[in-house]
Amino acid sequence: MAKKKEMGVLEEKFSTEEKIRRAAIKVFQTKGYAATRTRDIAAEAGINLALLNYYFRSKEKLFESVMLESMGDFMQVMTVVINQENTSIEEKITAIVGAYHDLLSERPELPIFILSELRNGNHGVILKTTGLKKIYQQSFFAQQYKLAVEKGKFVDRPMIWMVMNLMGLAIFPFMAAPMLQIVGDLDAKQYDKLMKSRRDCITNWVIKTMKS
Amino acid sequence: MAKKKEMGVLEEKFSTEEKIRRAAIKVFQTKGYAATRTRDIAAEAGINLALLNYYFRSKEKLFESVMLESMGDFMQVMTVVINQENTSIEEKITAIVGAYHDLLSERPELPIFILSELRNGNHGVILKTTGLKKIYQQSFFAQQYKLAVEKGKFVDRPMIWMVMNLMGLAIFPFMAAPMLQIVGDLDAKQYDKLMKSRRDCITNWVIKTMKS
DNA sequence: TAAATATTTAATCAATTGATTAAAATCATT
DNA sequence: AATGATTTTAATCAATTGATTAAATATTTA
Repeated sequence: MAKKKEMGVLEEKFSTEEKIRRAAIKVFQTKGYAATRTRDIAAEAGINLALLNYYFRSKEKLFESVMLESMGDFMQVMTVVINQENTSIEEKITAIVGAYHDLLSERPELPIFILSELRNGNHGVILKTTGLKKIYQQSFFAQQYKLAVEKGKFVDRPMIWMVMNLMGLAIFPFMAAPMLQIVGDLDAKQYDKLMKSRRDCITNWVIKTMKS
Repeated sequence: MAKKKEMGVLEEKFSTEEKIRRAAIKVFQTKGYAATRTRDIAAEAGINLALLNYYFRSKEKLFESVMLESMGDFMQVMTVVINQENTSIEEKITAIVGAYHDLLSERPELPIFILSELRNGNHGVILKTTGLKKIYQQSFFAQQYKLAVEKGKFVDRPMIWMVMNLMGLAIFPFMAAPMLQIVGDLDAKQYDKLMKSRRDCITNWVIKTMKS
């Protein structure tokens, strides 16, 4: 009788708090903060509305929690890679492109969710608390990049140029998928296939952009 | 005595309807549909709330109007260029990159506004009514591209690849500016300068991506 | 088992928000 | 100026929404 309760097979696999959190991620990311009703989250989680305020104090608090986690998921793709000491720049880029491909295939709404909530600075405090700047500029990757520039391998430009190109080429097609699918006259499956082909090109492309 | 009224010097330069429209563009684009209060728009326009519903029937109707115009502004950058018959592919890309640079320097929120409102398909009907597909695939640019591929100038890939790379390189840095500024440790002015430098590189980069 | 603690529910509140209404003000026409 | 149409305003409504409360149920502890 020590344990709480024999969990049901499916719907009770997660604790109430975890159910709310998962539902919140889903609803916040697809509808955005302002369009999300706490009742939608409660319904999605299959719990009473009051429970949401029992576990998290408010909609805003719950959102902050979800947002921080989402930002973490998004940034981790980079942070995991950029401090490896035994891989080349090319290998790092390939790893980052692959990781974004995997992440955004599962959660294509992630970048727009983050950027659209960030835009007016309502929740923007979050960004400054994550110490992004240090993570990038003090990384092993930053040293590698500097060295490559010194050796004349790359044009002498701030590293952020490469980050822009890498992200633009790897992430933007996921963000603009609803539009690009129509323009390119592709269904979801064809678009997937296209993105998979691109994946293998992006590393070379990024390298090329740094050479000219 | 034929004319309506001698307009005031500044604040009455525009008709009431125009004032509401301009205020709506501003508020909708910075806060998004759901976070926008019709009262905010009325206040921004300096008019009574009821007037908003007098000129436009509802918030949704006003939004549709703003959204259609915004989509138009965003697409026009391309549509203006892609049917020119006496410019090269390189010149067209340069023109598009320049036009996006000008547009997004003035209105950096535009892409995220469009994509974030499009994401859940609530207002998505709009997209399908614009005949995007035809505009692109029946353009002179499409013929030029096809020819370049036949001549072996570009790798044989659907034109949408180029559109993705062009937009990713030219537009994404504007969308992610709040994040990239922190990562790159740049203030707004430095970021502007950086973007201006990039502008002159993007055409070459895009061409390169199509050659390998 | 009994008491104490933690979790869950139904009902309700107060504030916000999109929209309407009826009256007032302005403008155009004669 | 008198009349009619258009534009503007203040007041208000009904629905939604985030949050709370007090009671009920379940779980842990003594």
